[in-house]
Amino acid sequence: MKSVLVAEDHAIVRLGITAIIRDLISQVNIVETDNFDSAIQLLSEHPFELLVLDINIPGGNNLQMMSAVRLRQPDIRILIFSGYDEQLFGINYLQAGADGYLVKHAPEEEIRKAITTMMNNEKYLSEGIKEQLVQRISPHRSFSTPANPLLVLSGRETEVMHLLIKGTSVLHIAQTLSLQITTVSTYKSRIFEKLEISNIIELAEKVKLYSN
Amino acid sequence: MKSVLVAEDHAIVRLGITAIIRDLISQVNIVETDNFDSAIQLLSEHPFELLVLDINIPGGNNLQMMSAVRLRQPDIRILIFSGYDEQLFGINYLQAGADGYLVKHAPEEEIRKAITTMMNNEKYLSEGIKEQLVQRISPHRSFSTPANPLLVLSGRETEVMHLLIKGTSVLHIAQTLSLQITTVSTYKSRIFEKLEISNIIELAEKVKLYSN
DNA sequence: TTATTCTGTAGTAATAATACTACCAGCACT
DNA sequence: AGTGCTGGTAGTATTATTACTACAGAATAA
Repeated sequence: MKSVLVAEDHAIVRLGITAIIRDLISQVNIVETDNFDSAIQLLSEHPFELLVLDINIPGGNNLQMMSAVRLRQPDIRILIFSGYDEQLFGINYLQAGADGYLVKHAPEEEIRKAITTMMNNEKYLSEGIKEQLVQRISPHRSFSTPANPLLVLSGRETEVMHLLIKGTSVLHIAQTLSLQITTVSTYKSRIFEKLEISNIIELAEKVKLYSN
Repeated sequence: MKSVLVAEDHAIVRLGITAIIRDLISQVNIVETDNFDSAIQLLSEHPFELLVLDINIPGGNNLQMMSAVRLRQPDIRILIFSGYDEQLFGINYLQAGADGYLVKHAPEEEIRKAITTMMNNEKYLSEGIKEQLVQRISPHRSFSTPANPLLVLSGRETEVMHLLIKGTSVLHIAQTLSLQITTVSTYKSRIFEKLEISNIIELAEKVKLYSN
């Protein structure tokens, strides 16, 4: 009997995922949780084949989640399930050890495909993510395809950026990520510099513009 | 046989809602759509008891959705289903004619309760929304809640607000308007207080939402 | 394989922004 | 004719944020 852990804080989304998984796999044991700490707890206690993980889950929300999971279960398949804004995050999570990446607004067919693929021990990437991957390895692009400027941000920078466009203060970001305030400030400066902008409004606009 | 229309663009969320509804009502016909235009189309063609409507649905996203729906089916129950950020606008939708309001991150029990209540022809408000309602009638302002919260801003405040959402710094605004920095800061605080927000991002969102 | 750039991190010193308080002039009721 | 609130303005003291600098390890280019 296969076991799947669904770590996602929105109850309806959990319901939806659960429905799909049950439909795809006849004999399956699904465990749900709405926060990262208890997810880790569960991972230490029981083996799972697949972890469906919401980036924005309370207690998580950073790249370290990957190693925290792998520490408990090195062979588990991790399917990142991200909200609208975090699309840009995908690559960084894959680099950090995830096996698949899915956006919440994906059509049902894609979700099914992702889950079956993952349960088959293969990696799953959406078309959009694949494209980003290509862009990232060949940054020197021609004039015809404008590169996505958001891709020049490093993993940590992207994390900070993501929090910034939610209106989070530098202080709060520092606390969330357990960094010094000045460190976060440095990231912020680098983000602004790389994106050639000078305030949060422009950041929000740029992100909106390039993230779908 | 009861009929329900689910207008929501995220497939998983639709799945979740559908699962709950099917579980609650044995004999039910559920129709799904992922954009507002086709929702309207469907409403013109078939009668429904209940409409579950995502605020952020493509083609919609404004208060006029309420009258557009009522025009087709005056007696339908409308349950607004909103994402995290839009919480603040719940009241406005209720005033505009919705019968219930639910946030996407509500726990499963609440969702079930909302749907049963609504199918019973009663209105459903979450605790949070009720609280907002109370707050809105008790404080120092008259009962008539302006449909557009931006209207509570004074002239000078509005001027400052416009500059703020362009990303202008407090210092620069002070220079532009020939005011002391602290004066501008006071305006900024008053704006935030009146609009019940706490950062520029939220300001930008609120202004965008209410200014077209 | 070395030189160079990029990333993650942080400190010190300076600058920007905020909280809190205040004051006066209208206006709206009483 | 007084009481109370809103609107326009600002000061002081405190906090938050930035600028500039630094440094080590990773990644990459030469």
